[in-house]
Parts: sequence; C-alpha cells; structure tokens
Amino acid sequence: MIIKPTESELEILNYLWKEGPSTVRQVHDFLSASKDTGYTTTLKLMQIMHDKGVLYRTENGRSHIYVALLDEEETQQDLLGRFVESTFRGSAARLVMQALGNHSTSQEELDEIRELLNNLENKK
Amino acid sequence: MIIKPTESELEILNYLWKEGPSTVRQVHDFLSASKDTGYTTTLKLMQIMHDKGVLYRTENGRSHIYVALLDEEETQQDLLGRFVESTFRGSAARLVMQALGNHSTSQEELDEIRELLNNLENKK
DNA sequence: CATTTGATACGAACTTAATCGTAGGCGACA
DNA sequence: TGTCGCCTACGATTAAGTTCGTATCAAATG
Repeated sequence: MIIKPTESELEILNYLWKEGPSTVRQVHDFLSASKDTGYTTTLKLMQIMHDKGVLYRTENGRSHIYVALLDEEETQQDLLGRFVESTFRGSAARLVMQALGNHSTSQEELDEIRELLNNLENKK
Repeated sequence: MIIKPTESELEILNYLWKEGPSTVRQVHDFLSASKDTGYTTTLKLMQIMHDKGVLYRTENGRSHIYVALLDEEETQQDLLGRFVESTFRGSAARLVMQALGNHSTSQEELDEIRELLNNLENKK
C-alpha cells in the first residue's frame, strides 16, 4: 500500500503495531498519557483511518477492535525513503552518521550495526 | 532556533544551503525543473519564510537576494530526532539498520561509517 | 423501570500549508 | 514616450489534518 500516514495516524499505528488489536479506549488511554487530547478525537481519527483502509475493525459487543492493515517495516521503509530524500538530499550515509553521532546508542546496537556493515561489504 | 520547516520550505532551504544566497528566480527555476509549480507560489513561500525569520533578504535592484538563517546541520539534527521518535519509536539503531539495509551505499561511505563506529566505541 | 455509564456517529469549526490570480511598479529598449 | 518583461505584494481559495460538541444508543446498575 502506498499511503503516507499523518503524524497522528502514526502514533496510533505505533501503538497497534506494538500492542496488537486494540479498542479506541486502549489507544486513547495510552496516547492521552503523553498528550492532551479528547477521547472523541482519537475515535474520529481511527474512524477516518478505517475509512481510508488503514485500519480493519471488528465488532466486539458495543465497541470495536482495530487492527493495523499497514505493515510496520514496509511503512517505516517508505517513510525513511521520503525522509532521506527531503532532509538529507538522498544520502542515507549522511543520515546514518548523524543518527549515530548524536544519539546514545548501546554497545549491543553498535555491534549489530558493525555486523550489518560486514554483511553488506561481503555482498559486493 | 526551534522551527520545524514544512516540506516545501525544506526544498527551498536545501537549495539555499547548497547554492548560497539566491533570488526567487534562481530557486524557482531549480524547483520547477522537478515540480510543477508557479513562480508566485515559490515567491509567496519565500516571503512567508522571511516573515517567520527563516530567511534573511537584502535588496538587489528590483529583486531580493535570500539567505537561509537556519543552520543546515542543526536543522537536520532536529528533524532527525523527531523522525526517529515518531517513526522508529526512538530507536536510532533500528533506523540506521533499515537505512543501510535498503539503500545503496558506496564503499567509501561504508568505510566512513565503520570509522565512526570505531570512534564511538573508543569513547566508551 | 429509570438512571448512569460508556460506546459510536457525525457534522462543524479551526488551523496550517500550499497555490495562484491580479495588481502595481520599475527599468530596458524600440 | 510607450510598451513589454520581470519583479514584489497580497488577498482569496483550496485542501488536509485535527479537534471537539452533540446526538444517540445500549448495557449495566440501583
């Protein structure tokens, strides 16, 4: 699917990707912990996402249970591509350098990245 | 400065960062090569950016010369931080892995990244 | 049975970004 | 001098995203 989720939609997707099928209530309770927003706002957003085909939903008593229809990795890949293009003029390497240089990254993660580098070089 | 440039503003900033002080005409000629947009649209955007304090401008005969007031690296860093947060739930490492895995990156760039990894590990 | 609680539906308002049409001005040049 | 071309200014419009109030319904509760 070639849909670019909005900022708010992404927050909802992130929750659904992490927690799996959920009700509006669950999503809202989570979001409202870090954001001042009304219940009907979250509800409306999820209804719109359902209309767009971004979420699937199924009846559950008097409420609904929502599921993300976008694939997490695929969506991140798409957004990443756009981001590299618009912000780093297409240079993924520059982005990586800035990301590594300015965020605290654990030893384990650094090891994983080194591993990945090795694999990439072997393929050439 | 703590301003988040819009998509269109970023296109203009990218040009100014790369090419230095420029007129609306120059920016527009560049942008319109890859994008179907009217001259007054580019003009208006740059006027708005000037109002916001994102661009400085100086008279030059009957036209203006614009200069970016946002620092390139600082802006990229800020946008990157937001992006990691919203799209990768804060994990810079995951972003890096996806960026390296799915974009073609040259040997030179990979070497640079390895170098950076070494430096980071030495610091610990 | 009446009331309270909690859910969906939906329209309307607001905000921000982007686009463009039109007006006005100034210099070049025939 | 008159007209043409290129520039800025600016209002109006459109589109998209977000927010929320209100209506409505159904289940649970007393």
